[in-house]
Amino acid sequence: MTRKKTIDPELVLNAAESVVVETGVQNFTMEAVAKRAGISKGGLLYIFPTKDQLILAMLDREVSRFSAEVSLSSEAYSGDPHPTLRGYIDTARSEDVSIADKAANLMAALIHAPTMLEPARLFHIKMLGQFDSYSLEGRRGRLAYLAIEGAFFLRALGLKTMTEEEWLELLTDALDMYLDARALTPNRP
Amino acid sequence: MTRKKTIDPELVLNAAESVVVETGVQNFTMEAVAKRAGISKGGLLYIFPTKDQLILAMLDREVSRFSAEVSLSSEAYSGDPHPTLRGYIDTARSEDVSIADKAANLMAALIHAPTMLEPARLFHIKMLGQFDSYSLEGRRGRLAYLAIEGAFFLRALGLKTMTEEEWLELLTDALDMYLDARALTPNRP
DNA sequence: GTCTATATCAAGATAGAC
DNA sequence: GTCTATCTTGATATAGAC
Repeated sequence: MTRKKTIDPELVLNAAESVVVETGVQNFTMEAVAKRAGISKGGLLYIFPTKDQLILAMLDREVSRFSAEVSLSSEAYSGDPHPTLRGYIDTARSEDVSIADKAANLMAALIHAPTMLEPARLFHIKMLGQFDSYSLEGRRGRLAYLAIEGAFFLRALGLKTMTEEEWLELLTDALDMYLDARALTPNRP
Repeated sequence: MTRKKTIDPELVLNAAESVVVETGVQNFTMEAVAKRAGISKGGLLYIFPTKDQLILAMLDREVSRFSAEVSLSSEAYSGDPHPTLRGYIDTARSEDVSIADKAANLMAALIHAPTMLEPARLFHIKMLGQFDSYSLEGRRGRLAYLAIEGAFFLRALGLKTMTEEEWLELLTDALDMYLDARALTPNRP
């Protein structure tokens, strides 16, 4: 095992995430990230030439990871009118703890250009695109999705402390509401 | 009508809000606020000694205003198990345009100390406190509230563009879902 | 009470050594 | 490719005049 000579961007992203999560957005500086990653500020700026690019990479990695999990979980629900919603709920159920991490990334990104939120924007557009307004199941599915997002944001922004039990109860409620509506929806032609 | 000699804090808050909403959080500086308010930087710092205190005042005013409207609207629903939810939905319906304003305040506050979100935190605790988990109406009421919050955040953060029609449709859906559940809930003893 | 002018500070970015 | 040292900028906050 030879001594490492090149900086691994993944490790830098991990360090950046730690800094945000553990010390807050205020202390999320390039210097702090470099220190945490055990590299110099110059070395960090060689990998990510600007702070914006670092934030974008953080956000992108997080969204990709979550998105992939949702896709994977959705496969089990090909019979459902909204497999992605089902996969999303299952993924949210298994994510629990890492919610704070993602939230921190999001907040860090918010401070800078809004265009940086593009990855997250695309995800939500895809999610909301699956619901139509012309069936009860579509409308209630959308409500279920938005309720989970609402709880996520309230929790992420520190506006509502929520125990693990409360979080799971909410996910169950959302799923139940959707399933109730689905049961009432007649089969399509 | 005499020439004004003292600075009106309300006008300063208006100016601060304009700056955030129109030019974005990045350009939300004390200097920009002072310029917009037509006063000097020194004068501004006499009224609000730190930027944090200015942000807190902005947020506080916004939450108070919204909260008061909710209370007022709620009075019409004393027969409902969740009058505050009903008032909240009505208020959200009439707010529409000013959503961006409040969101901007929120985001500006987020950048700084999380303790600053206290006014908003209290509001959400009060709202969520009215729902119990032991009745369908309580659980669905909570979902309705969270769905509206979710849509609000997605919209506020620029993660989902939403037309006025879509917004109203969502509010209608949330209300309908709650009312459906209420209709199914047997009268309490 | 409000203004002008200035001090202070920290962060992102750069240049050049190794 | 990575480091050290430095530059530039822009923002908050202060000091003292009016």
